[in-house]
Parts: sequence; C-alpha cells; structure tokens
Amino acid sequence: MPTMTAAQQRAQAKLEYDAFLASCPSRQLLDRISDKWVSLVLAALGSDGPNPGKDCAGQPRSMRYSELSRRLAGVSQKMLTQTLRTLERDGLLTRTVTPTVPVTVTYELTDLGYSLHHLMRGIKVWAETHMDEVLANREKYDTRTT
Amino acid sequence: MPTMTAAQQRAQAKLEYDAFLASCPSRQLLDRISDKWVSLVLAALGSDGPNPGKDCAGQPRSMRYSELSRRLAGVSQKMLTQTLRTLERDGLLTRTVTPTVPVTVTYELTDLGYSLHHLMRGIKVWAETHMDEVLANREKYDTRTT
DNA sequence: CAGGATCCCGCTAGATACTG
DNA sequence: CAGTATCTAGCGGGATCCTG
Repeated sequence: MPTMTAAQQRAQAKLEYDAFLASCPSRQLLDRISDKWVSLVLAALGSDGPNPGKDCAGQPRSMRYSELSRRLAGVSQKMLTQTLRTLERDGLLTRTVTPTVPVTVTYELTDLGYSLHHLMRGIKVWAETHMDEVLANREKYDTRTT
Repeated sequence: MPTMTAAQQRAQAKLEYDAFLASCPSRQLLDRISDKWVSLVLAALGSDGPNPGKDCAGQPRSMRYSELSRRLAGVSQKMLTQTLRTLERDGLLTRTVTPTVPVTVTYELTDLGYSLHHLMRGIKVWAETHMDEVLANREKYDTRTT
C-alpha cells in the first residue's frame, strides 16, 4: 500500500465520513441541518425577503433578530434562538452585537453557511415548485380503492 | 369574506407557495423532506451503495426493504416503513410487491423523487465534506473565553 | 430589543411482540 | 421477508415570565 496518488488519498479522506453509518458524526450533522427552521433561516439570510426576484446577489445579507422572527412566520423565540445558536456554533453564521441604545443583534451567513444556503434554498424551492404535484399524488394515493 | 384584496390575489398568483408562511402547504412539505431518514432513503435509492463512483447513471435504482434497512444503519422498522409510506404517498417513490415465495417488495424512485434526490444528495455530501470544518468551529466556539 | 429560564404538554421515535 | 400493532419514555417545542 505504498503507492497512492494524491487524488486517491484525497478521495479516501473525503469518504472518511459516511452519513449512512449511525455512529458517524456526519449523521448527526445531517440530522441537524435536516431541520425546518435551519432551512428557513438559511433561506432567509441568503436572500432578501421583499424582492426575491433579485436573488443570489453574491454577498450574504445580514438580518436582525426581529427581522428573522417576522420573516419565519410561526417560529417561537426559543426555536429561533436555539437554531441561531447552533448555526453560530457550527460556524454557519456570525452573530454581531452592536451596543446601540436598545441593543442591536445582526446575523449574517459565513462562507460556509452560504455554501449550504445554495443547497437548502434549492430544497425550499423544490418544495414550493412541486407542491401541486405532491398534492395530486397524495389524493391519488388516498382515493385508490386497492 | 369571499372578497380578496387585489394585493392578496396578486401575491397568490405571483408566488403561489411560500414556505416562509406558516400556513402554506409547502411549509409542511419542507418540514417533511427536512428529515434525516428522508434524506438518507433518497440518497440510498438514488445511487448504488457498493460502487458510489458510478453515480447518477440515469435510471433509478430499486432496493428491497431489507436492503434499505441494512444500508440505513440504526433505522427502526417503524421509521423506515413510515418514511417509505409517506414518500410513496407523495409520489417520490414506488412500492412494488412481487408475490414470490417469501414476498418481495422493492422501492424505486420516481422522476419526481429523483429530482429531489439530486438536491438531498448534495446536502448529505455537504455534511460529510464540511464535517471537519464544522467540528473545528464548534471547538473554537466552546473554548472561547468570552 | 434580544434573548435567558422555566414549566409542561404532546407527539414521536424506539423497543417489543405478533402476522400474512 | 416485510411489515403491523401496541406501549411507553423522552424530548422537541410552545407558552409564559423575566432581564440587561
């Protein structure tokens, strides 16, 4: 096993983690990012809300806590805070505290977070795009006489 | 109450579904596909396990229940069955029962499921790829004296 | 404004046992 | 083999109150 190309070594290193294995850390990571609020937070931070047409402008957008809270309709402060904390811990976003009169806290995606944003946004768009199809499939499934 | 404002109608027409809204069906769909087992099932069905090198060959791969059970280490029959049922109901995969001596059941992605597979696989790969980075970030976060 | 802390309910995931 | 059925513990997550 002496000769191994650099590419092979790199490939091996990449396969180091396998989310199919229960004990693999990447399984936990997958579980963590496979979360409704995570996907929505990332989607919100990655693109501006009011004008979704001009998406992926390049630079991440920063948002305040209250902005996020409003954008993600129905989220509780607990879940929002919790989600933001874990995302910050994982290095997906940064939390900036500005000591203004009432304190101002802004959140912004890191490069790492932005890389995931692209994927997550795709998931969200998929859900919105294929909603009709899925709905139709469910109806077919539920009304089959079999 | 039957009358809807013009703004509401326009909003409805423009972006029929918006996962940011709590009441939108796509929010539920997003929640459903934002699931550990969903992502793993889709990842498993989309590409062969033993030889992941020859990925995305074009036609979906069919797998038996027991195959999936083995591939997704740590999954309970309940969760696997439940996940497969909902995915079937949503039209993401097909369930085929072959009345052999011991009954044989195979699962296979539909075109719709395959379209999602690409995205989900990206998420899984992302988790495996950036695991080290995330782990490092966590350590930094936990050991900061601030 | 942006959370921290606490209580507590509900659903869900897991374990176990049974079946066609 | 490929599930279904049942029971239960655990915790995800909402509601509420409080703070810098």
